[in-house]
Amino acid sequence: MEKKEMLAVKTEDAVGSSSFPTSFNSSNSYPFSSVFDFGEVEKSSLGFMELLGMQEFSPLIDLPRDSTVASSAPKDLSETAKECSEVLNQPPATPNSSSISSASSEALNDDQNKGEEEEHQKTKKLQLKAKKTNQKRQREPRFAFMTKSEVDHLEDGYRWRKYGQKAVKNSPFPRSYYRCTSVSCNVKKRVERSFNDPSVVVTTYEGQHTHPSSVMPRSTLVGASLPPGISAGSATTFGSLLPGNLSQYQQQHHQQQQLLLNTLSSLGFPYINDSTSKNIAFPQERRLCNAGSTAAFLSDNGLLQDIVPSHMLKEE
DNA sequence: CGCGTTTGACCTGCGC
DNA sequence: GCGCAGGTCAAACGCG
Repeated sequence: MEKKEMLAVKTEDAVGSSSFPTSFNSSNSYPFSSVFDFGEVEKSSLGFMELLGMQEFSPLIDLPRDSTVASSAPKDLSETAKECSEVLNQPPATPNSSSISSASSEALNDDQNKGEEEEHQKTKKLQLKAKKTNQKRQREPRFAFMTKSEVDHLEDGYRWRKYGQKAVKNSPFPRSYYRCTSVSCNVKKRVERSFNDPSVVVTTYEGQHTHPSSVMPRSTLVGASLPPGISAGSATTFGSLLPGNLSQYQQQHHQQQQLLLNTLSSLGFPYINDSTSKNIAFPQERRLCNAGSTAAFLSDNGLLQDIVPSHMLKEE
């Protein structure tokens, strides 16, 4: 079984905080990666993780380049800022359906094909232009996971179709683009390896599934739903271990999942049930700090409380 | 044959 | 306007 571990971090609450504690022990191999909800991040907050020195959390944490955190390139910052500030509730557009069905016109002769192709491209360009002029390109909320895994494409309970791969600047690892294969589901995800730590896979989900998981049965572990792009199946994948009769590693794995779920809960995903999390605790030095906390964040009596620095709790 | 991957071309947005 | 980098398309290909 491959090793997949994760940690969730809410991003938006850290805006403006300059008191990010660095007590997180970076010398060990704290087996968490991270979750970032790009969709909620204000442009003005984008620098926060940089400010926080997120990489101190763990050697495993290497924020995706497009998340701007680990990048020093100003352009990346602005790009993500733009992405994050453009989060809108977009109706499930189906820009892909045309392209999928457009490949089956073999009955026509070459001339006709060429003509139609040109026509099609013209139409497409016009449509894109119209789109562009009418409204800025809209993006679904994004959710990024950093997962320590040997395989790039993590099983998350949904079926994905790869539609592209690009070399990433300043990274020897390409970025792969996937789209949910379900009809009318426009969820996408990007998968890339961390430049700093090749063992870490950065998976960025975009959009919300409009259908249940198609591969794996729903997780029975915590009875929790998961955030956009994350299926119940992913819960089983990321930590499909049931409580009780667990090895140390399994328990650790389970704890990580609980942490994830609780953090997701704190992120404002209403479907997270954190009732199972209260018995889990982490050593003080392992606290993950989230500068500036919401009430919801702090009111969580589960793991999140454990990873919130004490001074922040006082602040509330 | 259906489905998924590969890959080069193309589009888009941004900085200079 | 140009160049660059990210993102997407779609034909070709591979596999079961």
